[in-house]
Amino acid sequence: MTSEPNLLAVIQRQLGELNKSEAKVANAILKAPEEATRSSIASLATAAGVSEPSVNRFCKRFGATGFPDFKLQLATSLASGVKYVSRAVEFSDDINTFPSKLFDNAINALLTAKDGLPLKAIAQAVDQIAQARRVYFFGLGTSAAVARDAEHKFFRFNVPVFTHEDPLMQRMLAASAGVGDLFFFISHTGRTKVLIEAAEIARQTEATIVSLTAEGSPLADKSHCCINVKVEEDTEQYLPMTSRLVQLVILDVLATGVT
Amino acid sequence: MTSEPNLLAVIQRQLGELNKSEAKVANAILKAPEEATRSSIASLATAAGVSEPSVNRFCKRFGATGFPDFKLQLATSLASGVKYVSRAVEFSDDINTFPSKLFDNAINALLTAKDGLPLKAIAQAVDQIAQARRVYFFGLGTSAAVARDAEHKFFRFNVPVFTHEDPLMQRMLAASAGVGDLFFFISHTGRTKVLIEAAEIARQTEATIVSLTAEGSPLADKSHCCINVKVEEDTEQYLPMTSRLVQLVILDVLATGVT
DNA sequence: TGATTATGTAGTAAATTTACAAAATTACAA
DNA sequence: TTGTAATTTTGTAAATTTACTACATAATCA
Repeated sequence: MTSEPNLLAVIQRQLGELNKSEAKVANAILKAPEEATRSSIASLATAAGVSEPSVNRFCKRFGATGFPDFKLQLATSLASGVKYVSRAVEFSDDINTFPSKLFDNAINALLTAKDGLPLKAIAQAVDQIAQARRVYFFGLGTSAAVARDAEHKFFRFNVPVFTHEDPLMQRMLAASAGVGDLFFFISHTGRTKVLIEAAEIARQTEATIVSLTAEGSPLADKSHCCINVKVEEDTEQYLPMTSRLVQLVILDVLATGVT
Repeated sequence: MTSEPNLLAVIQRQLGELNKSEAKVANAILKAPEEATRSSIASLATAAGVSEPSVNRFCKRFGATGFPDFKLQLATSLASGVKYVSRAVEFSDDINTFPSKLFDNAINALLTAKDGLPLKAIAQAVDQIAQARRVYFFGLGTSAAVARDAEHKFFRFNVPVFTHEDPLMQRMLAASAGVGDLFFFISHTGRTKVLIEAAEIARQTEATIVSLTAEGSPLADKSHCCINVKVEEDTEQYLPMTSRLVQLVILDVLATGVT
């Protein structure tokens, strides 16, 4: 019972994989979730433009035993007070509305990340860090700040850690690495050229390479162990806001795991 | 949001004023609230040892339109009550349990922070940053990473920003500050000595001082504008984990506000 | 004992679910 | 392509479960 992901977030995520009538139901619910918890299966069916059994099947598809059970789950999801649908901050937003929107987005990102946590990769990374003689955290831009944070954290737990934001320094250290060295690359996209190059260089040594980045990215391919972060960043311009938070919490998880 | 008190508490309180069968229903619900939300009126009636209409009347007595509506209210009040309980990581936790606990704690911290957001301080800080000629982000330890992150973010939005982790450098810059300079201090406790000293020095100039720290702390006293972060600090050792996240999101809010 | 309130019974209405059939879609072969 | 079989999707209608109402009986109190 502990790990129940937010229902609306789950529906949102699965929207593409639904068939027509199920999608209609999904949209009707996402459009007015509070109302959905109060309405009967008949009225929701009408609102969505489908038949009652379609609504029922929709509910079962999402793990509920039936419509009442689904409503219950939906109600509890809504109770946390987070608006899971309204994500984008608009120009019409003022000081009273956009801060909580940003918080909601952040909370959402953590909820979804928690849902799809790559536990085995995390366990593996914990092992490798615990065994490492030295750990280097490398990141660039926003990820550099994350790396810096990781350094502080692990240092506290008596792990011999080093961070460098300078690509040149990163390459030099990568080149002269040996057994017992662990390189931990942090990147949202996994496509930052200089970071990939550093990983390539390190790969030619005996060092271990762990990365915290996007699945299937070039950087992930170069790693012995990759912790995938699934974060949907909607707006291109505000890109690293939420993924950063997820990365930080995952590093907290790793640090806790090492102790 | 209508501030509705916890339904279970209301029932508990009114226990004495209920007549026999209603009291039976009340006890049955208080005994197993979760189960009550999932059961039908018939099964709850049996569990309480009363008839179905008695249960129905009970529901109406507590403001619900009927049994389903009552269940809904019960479910929501249960959900909101449980959400805010943060969970400490114990030694018995293994890889399957503690990661989601840490995520839950992070989410909880953001939820609580979102509720008590100091909007007017944020608005003020946004104004001051927008008007500033130069912005310096100062922090130490974990907060240094936060400062670094802020630098990246604001730099992107064409705000002239600078960060320094070195206390000496911080003091020097503080001493030579003038009109249009804004010092943004980041500290979880607000009691880091060197940071307070830097703030004191800056205070003697024409510069503006903004801080993101704990309410009523020495650092807050030195600031023109202080953004308070309310984070419940359960575990001493893991302290900066959650507050850091809140700080980051607040800085996102500020950056968004400035644009 | 009469009035009032509380509780339950039984019937009714409503809502939900199931079973099944029609429609639509997809896959595959000519 | 085009037609046909298999599969999936969707709706209709009936069955079942659930919740509610009206009324009758029991309990309580003056």
